[in-house]
Amino acid sequence: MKQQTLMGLSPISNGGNIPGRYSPAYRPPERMRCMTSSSGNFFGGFDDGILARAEALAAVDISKPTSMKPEGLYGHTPEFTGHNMHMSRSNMGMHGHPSSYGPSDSMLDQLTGSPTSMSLGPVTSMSDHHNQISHHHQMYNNMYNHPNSINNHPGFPPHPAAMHHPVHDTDCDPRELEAFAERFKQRRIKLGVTQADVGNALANLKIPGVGSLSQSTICRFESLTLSHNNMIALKPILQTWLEDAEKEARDRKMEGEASMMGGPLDKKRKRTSIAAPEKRSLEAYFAVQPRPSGEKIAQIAEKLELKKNVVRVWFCNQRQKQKRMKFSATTAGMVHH
DNA sequence: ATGCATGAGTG
DNA sequence: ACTCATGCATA
Repeated sequence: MKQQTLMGLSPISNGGNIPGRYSPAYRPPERMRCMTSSSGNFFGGFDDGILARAEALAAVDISKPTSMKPEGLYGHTPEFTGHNMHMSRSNMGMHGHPSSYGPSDSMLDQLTGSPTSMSLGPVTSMSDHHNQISHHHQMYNNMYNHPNSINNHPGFPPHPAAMHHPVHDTDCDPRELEAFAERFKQRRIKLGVTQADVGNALANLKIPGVGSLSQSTICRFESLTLSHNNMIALKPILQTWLEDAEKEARDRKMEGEASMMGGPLDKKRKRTSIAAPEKRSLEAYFAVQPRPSGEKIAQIAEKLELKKNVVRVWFCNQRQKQKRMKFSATTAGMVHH
């Protein structure tokens, strides 16, 4: 039942298989209140009164005509109605910051009211990533079983490249990854191939379970802005491609490919743009509580005049962001050998 | 290069 | 509802 993310399954089907998503009824991309509203002079430095100020700003914003609300982006944004409610701290659970925030949902109000209450004390938030390397044994043991990881294909005929043994030392060595990423980029450029080209070419490798990837992903791989896990999973595949490409380059010249993932090219989706003031508020909230409850998210969304979904996703992305390789303690420097 | 988003899988 | 891998759109 596990999915093989890297497989042609997701990337491709994504492009042309989901008709409903960007429905025809999507709101005409009226310039949302992006940076436009950040015109004036807001707080220059916010150390103490962040929240209050952010709130103040947000408050000012919401007083604007509702027609500027960024809602209705896609006409029928799929509602993320829950399925059930237990928290899943198990997976990355060892981050174990049992959000010792009172069961009460009044946090938002408290924050709004008294900036002093936002001591980062109980929140382990930003220090989460320190576990990446030091604890990655337990952590990744877990993660390597993750369905999204291309490392564990249940019933997949392992290709030498894709298979690449589980998770052992060398593969996990951040510096090895970093070195490879750098090497990869250089040689890729040497071959005169773009990131997008690489992504498409991957499908031609015919590696079971491996389809094409987007320019974004290749870019992120090169810049190490992927999770440690993701990096490790992608490495053997990209390595295979690189070797193939160089071999071929030796013989003849490059062969061009064609079809891109951009199939029908129907309704495009409009990217939501969260205005600076709102973003500041979100960051302020994130600082004190990176994992707000659904209710809190709703409150925040309301105050910032953003859709709840937008806020929810923002927090999700923010959390993911802190786990990326590049600036995580993993690669940062805690590697000492 | 990166911000916001989707969807699968999970608990 | 979350995490994780990944992508479209865009700066």
